[in-house]
Amino acid sequence: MPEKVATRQHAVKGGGRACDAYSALIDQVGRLADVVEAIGNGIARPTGQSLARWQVLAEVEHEAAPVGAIACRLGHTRQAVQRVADLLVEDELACYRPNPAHRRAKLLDVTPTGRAALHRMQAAYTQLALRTTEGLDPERLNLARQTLSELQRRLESELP
Amino acid sequence: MPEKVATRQHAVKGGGRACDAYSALIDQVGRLADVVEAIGNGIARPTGQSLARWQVLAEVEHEAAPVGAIACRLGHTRQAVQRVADLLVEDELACYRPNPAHRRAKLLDVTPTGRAALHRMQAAYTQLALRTTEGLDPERLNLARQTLSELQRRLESELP
DNA sequence: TCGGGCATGGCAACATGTTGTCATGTTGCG
DNA sequence: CGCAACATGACAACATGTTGCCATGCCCGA
Repeated sequence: MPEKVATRQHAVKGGGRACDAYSALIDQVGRLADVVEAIGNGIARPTGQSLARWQVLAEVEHEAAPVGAIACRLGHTRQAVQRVADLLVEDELACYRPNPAHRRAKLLDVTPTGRAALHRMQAAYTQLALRTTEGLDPERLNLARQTLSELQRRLESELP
Repeated sequence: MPEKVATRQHAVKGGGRACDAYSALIDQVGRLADVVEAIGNGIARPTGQSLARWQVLAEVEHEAAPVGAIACRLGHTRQAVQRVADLLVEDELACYRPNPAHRRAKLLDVTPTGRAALHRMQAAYTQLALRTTEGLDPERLNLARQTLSELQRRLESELP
């Protein structure tokens, strides 16, 4: 997000074009991510859910899993997922089952109610995806994805 | 973010490739945005700041502005920016100045201390941008940006 | 000039996520 | 087996952002 920050008035003197294009792209990524989040919440809201809950629920759609594993797959902390999972259980969209392998690490599982909610949201998502990609060149989308992937790789190597 | 959700097990039957490529791209956007945020916070931390504060501070680097205007430019709510601005003032990186045009809407302005912090962060950002874009084709970055921009346009038209 | 509409700021509740700490199960190795 | 690492869950504090509400300052038109 530093984009707006360092970009606008800091055209990199000696860096040349790639650097400017980079800042603009990072900027765009941030904006799109915001919109995507809003869209996701918009899809989940009619079902009384949110993007965060949807994501957690979806992770156990096909197989119950302990909270820690879900957190790992989603790239969040255990605690963040634990809180959301507890809320899902409270709303009876999911439930905890005993884990034969670990007494402490209960398995989060979807309930029929949860599955119904999930299907409603996934249907809405698919419809939106179809509308959104209408007339778009798949190759262009793939190229963009590869570009972003390369940036992610490079940036991750800069992280602690 | 619904990507992981609706994508993996929901290969859109009649939608064809664009739809799958779309889901994968949206997924990638989310992951990159997370990394960018982490990188931004990493750059700000040594200065005792954070990405949120940096962004607000940067918005008034060249001209003091009322909180509402900053919020608008950043695409956040007044309240969110107000809280951060108050923290910046508390830390003496910024200060409120009387607004000749509006007695209530004080102008947020950078202090010399704030300007120094800003410059340190911007320098780090620029260095990182140079490293990250090394050997990348600017045209490819621009193409990706345009693709994301198009998606943003389409998705925004689906918002309330 | 008065009054309504709008912008602004302050407050509170909430959602989401992180970091840190602690106690307690689990596991695996000597 | 027993103990030291490790995983897990529970709690608390904090950061960031949203929504809703209310009071007050500002502007413009009747």
